[in-house]
Amino acid sequence: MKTRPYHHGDLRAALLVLAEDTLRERGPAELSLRELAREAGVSPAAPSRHFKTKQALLDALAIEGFDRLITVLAGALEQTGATFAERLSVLTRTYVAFATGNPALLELMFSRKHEPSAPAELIASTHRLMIMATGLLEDGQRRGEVRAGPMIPLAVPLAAVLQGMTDLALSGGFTPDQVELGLTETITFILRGYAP
Amino acid sequence: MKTRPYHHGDLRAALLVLAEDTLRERGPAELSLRELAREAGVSPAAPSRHFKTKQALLDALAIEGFDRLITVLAGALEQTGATFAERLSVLTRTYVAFATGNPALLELMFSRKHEPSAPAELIASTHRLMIMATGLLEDGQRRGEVRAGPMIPLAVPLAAVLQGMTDLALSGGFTPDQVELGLTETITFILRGYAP
DNA sequence: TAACAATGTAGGCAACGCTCACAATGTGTT
DNA sequence: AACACATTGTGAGCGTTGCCTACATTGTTA
Repeated sequence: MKTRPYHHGDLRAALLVLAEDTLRERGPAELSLRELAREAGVSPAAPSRHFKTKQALLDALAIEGFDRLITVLAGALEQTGATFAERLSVLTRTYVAFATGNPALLELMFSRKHEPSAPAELIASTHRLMIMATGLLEDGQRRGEVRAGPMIPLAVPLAAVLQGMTDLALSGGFTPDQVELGLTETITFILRGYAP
Repeated sequence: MKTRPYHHGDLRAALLVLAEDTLRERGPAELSLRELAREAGVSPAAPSRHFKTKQALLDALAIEGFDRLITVLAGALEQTGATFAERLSVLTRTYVAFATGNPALLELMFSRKHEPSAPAELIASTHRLMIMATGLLEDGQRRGEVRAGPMIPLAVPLAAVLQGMTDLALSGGFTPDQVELGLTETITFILRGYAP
């Protein structure tokens, strides 16, 4: 008779996978460390070895989400043309697609990053995202497709539109069809807004 | 010796006020019905007479928030000029000001409205907000300041920008100063985007 | 192989949301 | 004025949770 080994093997990874499942299906509020432990077939106190608090687990999940998002965005940008119009369109659509594909994850990623207690790595992740956006704009300026001006204020509208589009896609009063329609409109909207 | 009366008087209202205080100071996750009961000087089970579940209390708080927001926006629009540029600017600034003034409330208002279990009144509130936005745009179209086109896709960018700006103001990687700078930029950005 | 770090278990504490039976208070009817 | 009834609060308790501490087991390394 095979008995379960004393050590799990890779509890940390297993917890993250299980956590994302229940996060996707039932939201972050329903996530319980004890329940995760049960599903992983481990004692209630075991998860604390890997995540000191529940918040630490959520933070880890959010960081993982940022990594995936950034990878997806970078990959999409690599396979597209050089014009600002194209790159902006791809970035926006990819971003929104990721958001609709991982709604709970995205909500988690952005819901807590403002807390002072947020780990440095989480804050760094949002900066990486911001750098992608400003990089795109600077490139557009060099190509003459984006009007001149200091970067920070110029980046705000783009960040706002991206953030806002995901909110609408996830939780706004719009259907997915309406979002898709609005997305095209929004992209031309942004392009007009940034045109010199 | 004056003894506390058996009935509170207006427990429901008192709970809402207390709830908003702790919401503002410690966020929705830290809100505890039992603690509210303690602060109101009432037994732990008493709040359930007015809010069957904790979620019901949060919903009530969100609805109240929408009412206040809509009132503030309508008031601001009444005291401004008739041009689309002016009205849009006032709407955006007022919206963002409300958001920065009531960050936790706003987060609550928009964090849960997508749940299928959201009460009808909450959903209706978001529609009222949307109607204000589309009304502004239709007015702009009539004045020739907004390009023609069907309303729904046209409204998406505006809704996205408003929503996104509040996110940035509350939780984004921007300081309040940067948001203020970016706000001006964003308004001209929107105007360019909507121009015929 | 012996010390040590890492990882799991067992048990328990305080707090929470929620429910139920019951008590006190207000309201409307006769 | 007295009664019935709905409203609103109480008291006790159930099951669950996050987290803590002490201890057991396993893996690693000197």
